[in-house]
Amino acid sequence: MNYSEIMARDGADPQTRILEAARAEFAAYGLAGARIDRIAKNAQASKERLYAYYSDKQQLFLEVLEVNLREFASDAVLTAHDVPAFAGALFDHAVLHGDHLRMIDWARLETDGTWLPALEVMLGYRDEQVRRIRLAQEAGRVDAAWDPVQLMTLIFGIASAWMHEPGAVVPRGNPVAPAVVAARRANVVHAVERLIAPSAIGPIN
Amino acid sequence: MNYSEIMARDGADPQTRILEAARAEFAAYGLAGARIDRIAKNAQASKERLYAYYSDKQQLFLEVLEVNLREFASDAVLTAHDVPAFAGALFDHAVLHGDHLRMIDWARLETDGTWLPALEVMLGYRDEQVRRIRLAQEAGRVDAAWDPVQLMTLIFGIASAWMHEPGAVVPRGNPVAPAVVAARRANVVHAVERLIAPSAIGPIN
DNA sequence: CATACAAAACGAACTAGTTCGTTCGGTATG
DNA sequence: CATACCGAACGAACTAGTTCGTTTTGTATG
Repeated sequence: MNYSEIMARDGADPQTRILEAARAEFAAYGLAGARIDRIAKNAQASKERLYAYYSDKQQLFLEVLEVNLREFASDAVLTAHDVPAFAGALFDHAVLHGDHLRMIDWARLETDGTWLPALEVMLGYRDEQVRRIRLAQEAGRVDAAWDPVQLMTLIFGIASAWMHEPGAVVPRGNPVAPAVVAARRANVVHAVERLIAPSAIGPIN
Repeated sequence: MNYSEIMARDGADPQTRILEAARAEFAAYGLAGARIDRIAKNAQASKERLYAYYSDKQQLFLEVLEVNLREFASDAVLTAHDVPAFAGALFDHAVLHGDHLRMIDWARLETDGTWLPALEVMLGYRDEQVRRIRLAQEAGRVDAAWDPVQLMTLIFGIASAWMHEPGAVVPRGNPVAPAVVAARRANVVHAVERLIAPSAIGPIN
């Protein structure tokens, strides 16, 4: 029982219920695999209402994507120059809201770049984090040899490594043991600590 | 003009042409988005032949996936204890054969774990690389504090960070400049160098 | 070389099922 | 009454998979 299902069940606007049901549906099946009838049914709403609020399937998908990205951007932020902690927060968010990562993957795979309004959210978020990495470099907590954009992307890749791993299938079937998750998190944080350690080896380029 | 298109065009078995057309189709559109008619057309073959060789859409998808994974497994291998070079090879393969990465992502998102034969290929590959990482640790070239499986996954995440980055859309539209790719590669290799440096900070757990 | 034959392949039509998006009658609520 | 909503049905387009008659290709035989 996740947040979306709770929101979709009890007494909220039909529009909200539809959006929440669409979140679960699109995250699970993607744009091509999602079924409008299933969204309406799970939202306990009629298709007539769905199309009264959203023009078509793709627009609803983009709406869901943007909501997800906004939540993501407001959740995992770099604070107080603590870059390893930021990586840990990214990891936690990915574990807790795996749907957000899935939606990003769906969008990357299924769209031909026509999700600009949602992408803007993500780019703005990234630029802000990059800015803070730069501050951390000036404060001497991150090796100045790194290009901040490159480092940011690497941190993203590290934090989401376990979600993009080929064997990461059947997420609903068998949940990962908490102890295993904790070990992965520790390794992620530690990896970033090693990455940013000032003058560990030398300049990059 | 990639390898698949070349194979699919000139005089090869219809079965081979179909498989190669299916590779391009599934990598581009996934299982749900792929169109059987389009595969047959691009293979210059008939649907009757397609269903003579492959039982149904999903089986063809899994066939394509397995072929991709085998190529991947035979291409990017860890040799001579040189783990950073291995990361570079992974990155190169991801750049050159982006379709392989896309297929893995499609399979992870679109299947409910029923792609075991193909997954076995990947798990066997991973175990072999993990074994070699362990050897590199015994040789003192990789910090022994790392759990090899954890490290392997982190290296994967780092090497494919730029492909899984949210902004990595429209791959066919605007190709990335070679200089940019080279810079990313250098950063990937350097990141792994920092990761594995013996006793850089201390034990992990 | 010419004929006969079988397997492989093609092409086009067809079936059966799915799915998006629309429409419409009915109900409640303000 | 008007608005919001539901449930059910509808239509049109699409799609996986099948069928079937025809054509090509390879091979064996006389």
